[in-house]
Amino acid sequence: MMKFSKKVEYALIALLHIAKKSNGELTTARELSDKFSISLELMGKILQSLVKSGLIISVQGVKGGYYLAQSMKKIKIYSVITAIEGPISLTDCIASGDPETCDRGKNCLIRNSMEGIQAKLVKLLDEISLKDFEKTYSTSVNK
Amino acid sequence: MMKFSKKVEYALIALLHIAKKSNGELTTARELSDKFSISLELMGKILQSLVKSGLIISVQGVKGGYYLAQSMKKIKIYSVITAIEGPISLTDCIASGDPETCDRGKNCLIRNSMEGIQAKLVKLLDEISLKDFEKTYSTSVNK
DNA sequence: CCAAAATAGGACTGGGATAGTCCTATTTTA
DNA sequence: TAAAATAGGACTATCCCAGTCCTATTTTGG
Ligand code: SF4
Ligand code: SF4
Repeated sequence: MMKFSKKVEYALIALLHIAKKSNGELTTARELSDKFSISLELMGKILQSLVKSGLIISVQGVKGGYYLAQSMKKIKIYSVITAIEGPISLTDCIASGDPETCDRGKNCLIRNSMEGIQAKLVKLLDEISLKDFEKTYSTSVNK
Repeated sequence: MMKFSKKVEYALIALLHIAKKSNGELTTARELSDKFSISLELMGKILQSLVKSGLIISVQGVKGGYYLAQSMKKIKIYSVITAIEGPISLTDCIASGDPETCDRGKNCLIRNSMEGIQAKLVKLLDEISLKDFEKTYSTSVNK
């Protein structure tokens, strides 16, 4: 449990790279694919998900590419995760919304607590932005 | 990403049930298996993991069973997770300890940040005890 | 107009992890 | 000594992740 999927990692890396560009400059999927050794197809899929969720904007055609749709401060990890994987849910019953789908049903001793934990987790992830990633990175580079 | 495994859920349910017993009273794997519709073998495996990690103590033989090795306050979710699944690691590089095992290697823009997030996550999980689970449960029952 | 470069996206696959099963051994009690 | 319990190795089915393959569409520039 509790692992970031590769797709989410790649999405974050891509977003940070895109964010480094100067105003108006586009980033292509191929550029990201080459620079970070991620297959072009996979990178493409990830970028498409980010477009659908409104985190980046795509420009089609030969001179096309992607650029950030929001400021780095506004893009939170939580948004990136949901963009790639849909809403997170710590348990099956939270995912389905129906406790009866589980064998434990009403006997479950942990369901309510799990919802509370999930809320805390979401809060944690919704307080960390791309900007924070950038800060951490440069801090580590400077030491 | 970010889902509790079934085993961890079952472990938490088992621990809470065990904790309800009065002093000295044992809980058997079969009892847990029956009450919560979890196969006996699986329940057994989970309990054995909890024993190995020192969260519960087992008594063998016909009158055997399990009881808590620590107070509810002292048993944190984080310990339960590591008991069942080993140390958590948000990324492969944290798991292996060696960034070079990953294709991104030193180019990775997020590794340092990921370590920071993992630390926050662990802190979150290490601040929630069985006692907190109990509170949440009774609160929800009383509404 | 058309070739090339880019995004968009459906369909499929291999491998690894999860959840669970099966079976046997050992300990302890009555 | 049978029965009830924990201990644990070996195996399996299923699902999901990561990645691949292939095709379509959009746009630019010669
Ligand atoms: S009801 Fe309990 S055991 Fe079932 S999915 Fe929800 S939290 Fe897990
Ligand atoms: S180096 Fe970066 S991409 Fe590779 S596993 Fe670590 S965080 Fe993920």
